[in-house]
Amino acid sequence: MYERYTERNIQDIEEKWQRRWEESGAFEVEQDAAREKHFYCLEMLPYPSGFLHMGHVRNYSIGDALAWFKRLQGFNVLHPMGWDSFGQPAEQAAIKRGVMPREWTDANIEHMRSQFKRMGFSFDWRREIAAHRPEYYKWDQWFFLKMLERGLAYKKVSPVNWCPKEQTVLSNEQSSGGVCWRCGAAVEKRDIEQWFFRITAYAEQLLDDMREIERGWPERVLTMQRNWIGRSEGAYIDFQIKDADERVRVFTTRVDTIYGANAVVVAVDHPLVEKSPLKEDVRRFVERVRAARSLAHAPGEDEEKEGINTGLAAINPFSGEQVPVWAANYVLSEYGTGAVMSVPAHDERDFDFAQKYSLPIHRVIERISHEQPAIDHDPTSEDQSVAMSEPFTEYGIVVSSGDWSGKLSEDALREMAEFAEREGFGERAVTYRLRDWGVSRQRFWGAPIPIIYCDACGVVPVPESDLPVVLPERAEFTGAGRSPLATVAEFVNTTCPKCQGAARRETDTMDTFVDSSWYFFRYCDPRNAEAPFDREKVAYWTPVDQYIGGVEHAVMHLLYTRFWTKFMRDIGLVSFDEPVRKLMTQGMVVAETFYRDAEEPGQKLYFNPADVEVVRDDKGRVASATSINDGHAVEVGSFEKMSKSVNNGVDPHSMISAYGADAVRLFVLFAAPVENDLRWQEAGIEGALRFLRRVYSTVYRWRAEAVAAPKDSTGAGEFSPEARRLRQETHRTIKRVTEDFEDLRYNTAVAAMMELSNALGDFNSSPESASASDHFAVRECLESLVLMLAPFCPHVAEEMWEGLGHAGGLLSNDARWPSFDEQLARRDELEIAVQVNGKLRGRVSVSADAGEDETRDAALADERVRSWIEGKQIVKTVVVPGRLVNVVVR
RNA sequence: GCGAAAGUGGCGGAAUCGGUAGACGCGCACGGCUUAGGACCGUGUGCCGAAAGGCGUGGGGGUUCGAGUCCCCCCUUUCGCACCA
Repeated sequence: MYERYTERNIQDIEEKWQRRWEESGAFEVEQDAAREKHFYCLEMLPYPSGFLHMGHVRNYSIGDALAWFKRLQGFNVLHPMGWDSFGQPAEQAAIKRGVMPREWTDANIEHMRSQFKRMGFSFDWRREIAAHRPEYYKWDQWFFLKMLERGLAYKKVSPVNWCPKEQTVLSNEQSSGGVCWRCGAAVEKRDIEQWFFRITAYAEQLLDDMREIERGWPERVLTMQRNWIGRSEGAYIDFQIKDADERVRVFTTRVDTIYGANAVVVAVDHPLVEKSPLKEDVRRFVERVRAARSLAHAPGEDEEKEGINTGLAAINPFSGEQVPVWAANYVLSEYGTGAVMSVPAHDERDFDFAQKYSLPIHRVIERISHEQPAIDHDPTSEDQSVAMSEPFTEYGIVVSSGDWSGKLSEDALREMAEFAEREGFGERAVTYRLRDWGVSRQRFWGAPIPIIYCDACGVVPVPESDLPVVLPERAEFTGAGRSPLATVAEFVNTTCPKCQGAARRETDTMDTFVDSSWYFFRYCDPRNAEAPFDREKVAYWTPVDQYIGGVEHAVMHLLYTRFWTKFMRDIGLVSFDEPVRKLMTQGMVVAETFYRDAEEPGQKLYFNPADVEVVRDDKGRVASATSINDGHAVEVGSFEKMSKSVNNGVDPHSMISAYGADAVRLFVLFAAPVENDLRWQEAGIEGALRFLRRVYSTVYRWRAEAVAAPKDSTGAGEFSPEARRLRQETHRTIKRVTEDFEDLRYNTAVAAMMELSNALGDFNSSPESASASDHFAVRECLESLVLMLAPFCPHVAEEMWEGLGHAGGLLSNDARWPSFDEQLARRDELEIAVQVNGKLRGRVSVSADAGEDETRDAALADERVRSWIEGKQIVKTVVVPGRLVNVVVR
């Protein structure tokens, strides 16, 4: 054992144990039917950007701690790592610097893997996977074919963001604000044929199965998914078009308001628009709307509602009333039927629209009121279009609605829909806002879509035996045009698998979310060349017991993964509905930003925190900040996500060099609850290091006596009161820490260990003079502390464990998560708070098994308490055993 | 605008089946040890007050012997959604 935990030794200790783990294959696991206690601990796989940032450190420290905890508890723990290695940055590097995407990606992976190893994360590296390797994306392609077979993959025309200046397809992020991120040109929408996965076929299941994961997933993630799926129950209603053999179908969730409909409003793309007698005006209007739309606008700002009367009339099937048909920009063509009935009295949007075009407003729902009976307005008379200052959107009593008047909204909704169904002009319906998953990307660096186009045979899937369709090494990376693969003749030109004639390959690649939708199943059997994985292996490890990652993936990734699992279930690959039992979304690591106004107005120049000298006042607040480089004052700004810009990052590598991976890990887990954002302040890490140093030197000081101490407490002789107290603290701490671990409450777990370490520091005995029982108590405390520290700081824990005389290391059978003895953890003396009229007036000590009377007597005997109740009448006394006594006096 | 969550010392945060508010750490102050230290050790540290004591968990009300915790109203912040009929 190294004598001290100093800067130099830290590096040696960490290196030593990393080497040992690697040599012994310490974290390598296999499925083993005999080991029923198994645990799959998974963190979201990183994109190999090339450098580790503090967000990674946090994410993987959280997971690693859990993996260690479970291992120490005797679980067979699968803890793998891989790379989400397809995606745009590799292509950008190719365009900017001419380096090939594969080389760039492989180099980044190399570097990041070594950084992960330097952190000492306990991954089974033999299971490493990377999305860009053909052995992996072969199975993306295989799944694509399975989707196709099942009718779940299909092709349709769909718009993409298009920069007219650069002649290139842009992602949503690249076209935010409606302008091209590079050249600033206005982004257009272009229609091209693209592949989709029919996730909507699983909408209902994705919603219903949330019941299975309710307990293990954060409420807000479930809410976000629920909103994203956007189920709504309502009815389709057909309005007959006057003087035409045509009907227009609308979707509504409020059939009960149909007597208040003043118009049918259709989206500008609705087929009915073509039928308008006012062709020219309508055409001009539609064009204007389309032009306005092609300029994407900033999120949050609504387009003003605009519409035009098409001159068509529709007949309300309930009232027989004739209403005009309008076309308007506020009706979405992609949702429902692309047509709605407009009920301004009871819908915000229709109300705005009616106000703008002075359309009549008929109130047909009244608030349920006990004082005033609902008035039955005559829908045909003038006076019932009472002035409303705002729409009434709640449920209430139906009025002015013929036979339906007097019903409650809730009943009318159901009965009116049933009526429409019987009469043949409508039906009950459920709609979703969830859209099918567009998987085509006009990009090079992704898995090729395994499809061949043949002039004779049409769309032909690549036969399974021909997989993988291998991505070529290079293509033309001009950044312009559509799919770079289209420029690679050897790739494009092929023969048709059906007729052997000349044919062309699909040149789009798959969305990278495809890769990440099933990767954790592949970890279970990463080298399988015959199938995506062996079913038995997957059945042993999955579902994932704990998944850890950023909340930014709460919707897309996690929804796709759930969808994929249900699909795999349906083709017989797995036998469960949900892939992830428990989900934890960790907060971001954010840093204070330092900046100065740049030359261009509105622009800011950011500084790396390492280049800024900060002066703080005596309360620790920032008083001033100065650039080290030029001595000029710098502004201090808000906190930004660390991975966001290069200049606000704290380099984990320099942290590790200065403090060691253990201290960095400990601090990052201690500084805040895992789900909170973490403000990075370097000062805090000193505390973590100090704590480790203290524990280390205590272990070093006592190691000989600890090793020599009796093996069990019965042979240790009589325990002094001090030693009993220490044992009590030890067992109490084990209890607290174990419970905290189950809920990933690492911050309080660390705090508890610090308290135990402080208690040990107060133990007034020295190795030389202490008795065998003292030695036993100290060893029990130290061994427990070391074991509990292992998940956070495995290197130094191993070193101390060895120092305490254990040769096999923390992963041998000799090391087990400590258990606690309730009896020993119990305090025998309790401090009771004494209140007089609810105010704290004193504290008394009573024995833990003191009853109510004894506790009350002790409280009333307290001198200070007596001075407060003297001369007053005791009205009553409340005794909460073990906690407090409240004396109520008058 | 709608929905959700949250507001506790100078800071990160403890404590929620209602029961000693501020654990643990950072920072800060004083002292010790040191040639020196941004090392280490000790003590203190919610605010006001010399003390006794008073006040204190965003603000206001309420329930209760007792409220950070429960109820009502308001304010603020963060996140999500944003014409989904």
